[in-house]
Amino acid sequence: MPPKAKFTRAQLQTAALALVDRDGLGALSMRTLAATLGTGPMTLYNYVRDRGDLDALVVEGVMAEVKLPRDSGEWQRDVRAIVEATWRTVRCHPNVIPLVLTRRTLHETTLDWAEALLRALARSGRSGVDLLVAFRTVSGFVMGFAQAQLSDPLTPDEDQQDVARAQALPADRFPRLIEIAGAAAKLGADKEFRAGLDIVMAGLAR
Amino acid sequence: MPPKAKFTRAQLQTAALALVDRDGLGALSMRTLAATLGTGPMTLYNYVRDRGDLDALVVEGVMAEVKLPRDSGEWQRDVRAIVEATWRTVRCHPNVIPLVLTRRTLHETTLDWAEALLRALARSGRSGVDLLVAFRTVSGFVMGFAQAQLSDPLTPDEDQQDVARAQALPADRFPRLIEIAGAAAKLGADKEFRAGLDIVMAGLAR
DNA sequence: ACGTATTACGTACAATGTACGTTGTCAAGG
DNA sequence: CCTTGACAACGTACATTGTACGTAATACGT
Repeated sequence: MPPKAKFTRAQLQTAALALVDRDGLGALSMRTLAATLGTGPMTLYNYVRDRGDLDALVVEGVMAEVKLPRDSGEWQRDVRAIVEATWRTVRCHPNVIPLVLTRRTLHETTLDWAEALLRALARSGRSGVDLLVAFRTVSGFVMGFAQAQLSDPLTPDEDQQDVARAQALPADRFPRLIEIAGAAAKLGADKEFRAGLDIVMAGLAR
Repeated sequence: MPPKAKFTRAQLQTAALALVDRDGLGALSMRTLAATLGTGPMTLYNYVRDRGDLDALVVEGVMAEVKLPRDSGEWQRDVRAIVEATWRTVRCHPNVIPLVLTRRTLHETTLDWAEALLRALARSGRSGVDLLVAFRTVSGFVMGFAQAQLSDPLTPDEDQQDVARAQALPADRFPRLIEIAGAAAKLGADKEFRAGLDIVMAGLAR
């Protein structure tokens, strides 16, 4: 019965993700996305329930890019691999991080990700509430750290402007902040994240 | 010269925060806030640069409610106290969490908070990049965990609807997720958060 | 008393999400 | 083959958003 669908949900997904990657979250609207696809805004509603569903689509698109590793037997290696893989793809789409943090999605890609992390954590002997706590700690760490790192006004690795602004604030009140401001530029973002992960992993291993 | 200011930034702040607490983030707009204050939208621009500044004002209002503890000499006790105090106030304003995660602010309340956490962490012997990593790990954990806990579709402590939805998903593909779904209801949110903090603290203490 | 800077507020416009209606297109039943 | 009905594409229209701009009122320094 259908007169042939002109697009696909997957097409909307990649187009929306590309648009957000290039122009930021604020540039994603029904009209702009429809324009990039060469159609009107209302056409999109055949593939998406509402605007919120479009956001979920973008989140799902990012989560789908996470390459979940094979089970290696060593749970610590697996957890590290999952977390680092997540961080790598999230780092490729920094504009989407607020969405990933905020939008709750029950799509299978997100569920697969959660289940994989849970499976690895369960192999440390945890179950029930302990497993829940470990899961939330790790997943909260990934997104929280990534967001903190990529939106921290005091430590934007590329922007020297804000570093100068950090140096400008009263040194008697915020000595540690000033000390920190320079440290981020020295260490790379990758090493920085891995060092944070070391802390969490040490806590999990105890 | 001024014809008597009708309002204050602080008044906008408390009104906006109350509005967000009651009706959610989406209910905060220039017009709705102006309406609660009994005036027009444009009046607000005398106290706020633009809409983004209003968001920052709300974030700042929440951060100001965090009661930072006195230095006790034991850095672990201080870090715990700061983190738990943060979580307590954030828990009172769950709708603001996405904003706190997203909006970067350089206001003194946020800077005071950061400096206090840095001071406590520095007393563990860390400095430079180690201090930076520890800071981001802890601060990322707080917000990431809180957001994960309060917006997780699988474990909303009060809403039995979503728990049922979790039980409905295929048990052969997501066994751990189903196991977890029930665990959140058993443990309270407080205990859950504190258990997560235990993990991070153990990692910091190593 | 007067000028001037600053606030309060109304008007107006562009952009957004989307409810609704119309039109076109396919696939199956007579 | 023709009809019919379900679904997709798309246009129109409206409410709501942020805010640029202009006008009127106010309170102080001189």
